[in-house]
Amino acid sequence: MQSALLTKANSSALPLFTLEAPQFRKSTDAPAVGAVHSYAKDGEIFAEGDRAAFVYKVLSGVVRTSKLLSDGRRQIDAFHLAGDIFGIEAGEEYRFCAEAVGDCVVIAYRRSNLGALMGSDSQLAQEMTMGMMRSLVRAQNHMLLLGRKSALEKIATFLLDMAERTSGGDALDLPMSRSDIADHLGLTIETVSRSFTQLERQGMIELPSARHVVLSNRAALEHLNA
Amino acid sequence: MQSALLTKANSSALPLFTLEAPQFRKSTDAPAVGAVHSYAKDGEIFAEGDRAAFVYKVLSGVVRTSKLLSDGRRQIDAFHLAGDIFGIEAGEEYRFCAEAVGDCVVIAYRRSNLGALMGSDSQLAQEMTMGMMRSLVRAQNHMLLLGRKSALEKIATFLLDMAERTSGGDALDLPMSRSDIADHLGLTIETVSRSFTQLERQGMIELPSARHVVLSNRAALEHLNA
DNA sequence: CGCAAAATTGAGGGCCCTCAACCGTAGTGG
DNA sequence: CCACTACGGTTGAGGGCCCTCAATTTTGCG
Repeated sequence: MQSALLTKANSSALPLFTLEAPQFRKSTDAPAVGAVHSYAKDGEIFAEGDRAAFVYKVLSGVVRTSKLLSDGRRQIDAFHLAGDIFGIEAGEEYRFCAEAVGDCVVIAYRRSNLGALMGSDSQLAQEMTMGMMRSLVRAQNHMLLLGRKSALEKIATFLLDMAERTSGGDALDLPMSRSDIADHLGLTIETVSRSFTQLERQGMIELPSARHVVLSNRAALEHLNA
Repeated sequence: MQSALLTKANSSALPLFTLEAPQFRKSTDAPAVGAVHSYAKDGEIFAEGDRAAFVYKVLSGVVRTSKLLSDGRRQIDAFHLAGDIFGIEAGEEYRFCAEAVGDCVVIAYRRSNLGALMGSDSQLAQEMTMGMMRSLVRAQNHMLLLGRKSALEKIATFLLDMAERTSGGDALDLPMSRSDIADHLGLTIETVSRSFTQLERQGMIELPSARHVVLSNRAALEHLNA
């Protein structure tokens, strides 16, 4: 199968923000709080069905978690940015696969250690619980999008959400491919592409390059958000 | 059966339900852990935006929780059967509305009391956490359905899931209307109806009446489940 | 520079939606 | 007892949104 790419050399390029990984480790490193791992683009962090031994937090980069149907259709349930928790499971196995969208660094907390950690470190306990809460809120909002929104509305919602989660401003660079966006929004790459150009033609966004988006008319986009 | 993560998260004070301070009082209203309410068909239990003062458990009947777009499009995120928890919120307001699908009875736990209740009654604490966990799992599976499954596949998945959650056998009577099913699966009532008759013609189900379904070919249905 | 992957664009088709008519059941009142 | 109505559900015809297939352009990287 796929081997976890534990490339210690966090590659080189990609001005991914965050050099604060050392800070994370330092604070509570003594009792082996978590192991830091790096993954190259498309590297597999865990697969659907793997034994769920770890809970992860993104330190830098972006992670996607997805489910597959038997014929290959894919649904990306979420993109996880720096600071986000993923891989929380109630059962023994992961019900998703997790992969690096681009080069990324994560910290893995062994589940069997979490009990003690959460007893001693209420900060981490709260983070875990809040992470699960946020996942639920995001999932519930996303169901409305998947079930009831048009392609244009999906893209508008996605762009506004990504902008809010990253810079917060109007300039936005997307870390993921059109294919990833499509599988997140329940569309095809062609429809994603067409929707982008349509939004551009309508003056709602600008596309200096495929992965750079400027939200030039937030009001109109938010109107599409319904 | 229970993961370390969950059990440990319970024992330490969950920040989830304690926006108001956890209380010491637990004897004054010992029998009144929650208030029982009855609702007629389509009765509103709470509305989107209401102050989230209670967490609910279904005692009998079925409850739907749904979100609306400004133009009236609706997405039912879940049906809650007897024993299910609903209305768990991290923030101050409900992000859904909750209505009775048919006549139903629920028990309402005041959120400000939950801290004490969960201290004294670990059974309830575990129920709350597991309720949230189950909601998350269901939501994540439902995203795959909404984003990537065909109408026939959606109906097949829905029927198998409902059968498992109720009788567990092959006979099934649906407590909700076609409209509710449609808004749960991201379809229209006409497509729901057509899919039912198509499954019937293909011998996978029988429809003695609109709301009584017999799963006469589980294997085929599960194949559609992909 | 040259290749492969990603993204865009176009043409055509299919799945599901929209609009509409019809059917069956249940409730109501003359 | 039987209109009459209301409502939920089914069925049909047609259209639109998005998918599929395909070609082309652009981007990224050696």
